[in-house]
Amino acid sequence: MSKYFEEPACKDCKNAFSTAFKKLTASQLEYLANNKLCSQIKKGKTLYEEGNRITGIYCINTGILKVYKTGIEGKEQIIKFAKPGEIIGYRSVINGEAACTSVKALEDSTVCFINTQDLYKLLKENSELGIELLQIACKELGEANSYLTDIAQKSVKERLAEILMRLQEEFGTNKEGIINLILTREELANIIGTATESVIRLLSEFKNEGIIDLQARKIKILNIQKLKKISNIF
Amino acid sequence: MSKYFEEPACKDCKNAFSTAFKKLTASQLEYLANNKLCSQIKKGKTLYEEGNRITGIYCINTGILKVYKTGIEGKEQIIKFAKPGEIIGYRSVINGEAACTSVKALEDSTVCFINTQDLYKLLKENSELGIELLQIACKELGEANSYLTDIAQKSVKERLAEILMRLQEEFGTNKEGIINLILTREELANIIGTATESVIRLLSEFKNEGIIDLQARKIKILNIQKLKKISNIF
DNA sequence: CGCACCGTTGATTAAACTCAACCTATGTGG
DNA sequence: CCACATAGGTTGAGTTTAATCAACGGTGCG
Repeated sequence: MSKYFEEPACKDCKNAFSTAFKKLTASQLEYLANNKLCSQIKKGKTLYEEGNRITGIYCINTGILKVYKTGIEGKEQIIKFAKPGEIIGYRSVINGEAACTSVKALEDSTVCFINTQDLYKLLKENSELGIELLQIACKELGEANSYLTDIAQKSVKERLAEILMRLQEEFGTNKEGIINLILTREELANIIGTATESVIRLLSEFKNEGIIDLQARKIKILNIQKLKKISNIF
Repeated sequence: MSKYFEEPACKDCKNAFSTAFKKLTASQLEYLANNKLCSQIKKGKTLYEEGNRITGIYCINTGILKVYKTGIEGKEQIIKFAKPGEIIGYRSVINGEAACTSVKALEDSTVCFINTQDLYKLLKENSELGIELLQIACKELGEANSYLTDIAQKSVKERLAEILMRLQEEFGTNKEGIINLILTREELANIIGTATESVIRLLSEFKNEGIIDLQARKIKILNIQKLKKISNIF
């Protein structure tokens, strides 16, 4: 856990706040800015852990974090990634439950913390905020449901192909066409719910077929049509 | 699709409305009662289908419906069941998207329909309603995430054991101890994401080990401790 | 330097799917 | 009333997929 400290970066929060808080009034935004706490999470550090109580929500300012559950024998299941402008932890806060996921930084990140009382104050004042949060939750719910169907029905190969495309869509590519998210083979396996070795074998199969290019952890999609076909998405 | 008609049963809606609408004022509740439409869905009939636009949400009055997605080659993935007092369809309405699931009645059911405009009117008037809906969405999201982890990491046997316990907890048992939800083997398979034959083999294995009792589709749990152990829940 | 961690490959095993056949109950139309 | 069709349930055999186990190479860091 890292300690909180004032962060000048909060000035440009309007960027990050474009998502959940965009319907707040100027004074509400100011209230928020005055009452939130910013903190830095170094790469590899944990923001919070499954089972712990969290006392507010986090809005990602910079960086990327992974949100995961710990299953059988400590195996991670990655639920989603959190990017700038997104909020995490709201599920537990809204339901008054302990966190049901852990969150770890994949890159050096900065996050803003809004405590439960402040969030509820704003929620009661401004029904638009509730609707915004509801929309976010519903979006995640829809994604979770389709992903559930995928895992239940598709093969590992199909899922890997799909995830590569999803990652490219979600994080984009750099000038060289490399997907802007660096994951270990194990993390890839923990997204699609398979063994690390299976990911390795399939990745090199894709590479041999000219579908992707691999340089260590950097992945570049060469033939998205083939990937789409393999993934069974229409 | 069945046609709408006035239903006297709406008087006792306070029962069903205990969940999502409990924070409405008397006049808001009256508005709701005056503007909703009730309809009957016969067993086996579809309320709405994936991909269709729905113009409001449904609140279940009586009966049980299954909510499912259609995956590869038409195979159903059951996402959840909807019981009296629960609402469905809100995800699509809130996100302004087409339905991402289909809903079919497992028993003769009655449902109340609240159109999008009326829902939004109430949402804007009463921020508590938004919070209630948010709580419902967050609860479902938490369930979806843990189920995702289960499907990704557990064996079919573990999942079947878990589902049997979940169904008993969710629907209860009758005086003979039989779970109050009758499903075909195929439907059970479509919850846990496996083949019908696998469910059949595992059910008879459980029966042979004295863990459950089977009479056609009626299932009775005899030894919940063993089930819990098999399912790897602690 | 040596320890961790990650990635890779091969061999083996186990889980679960698929396919096929057959059985039963139920309902339907002639 | 019977013949037939339909849907669901069951069982066995064979196959496929993916997990597991084991060994080893590379890389980076304290």
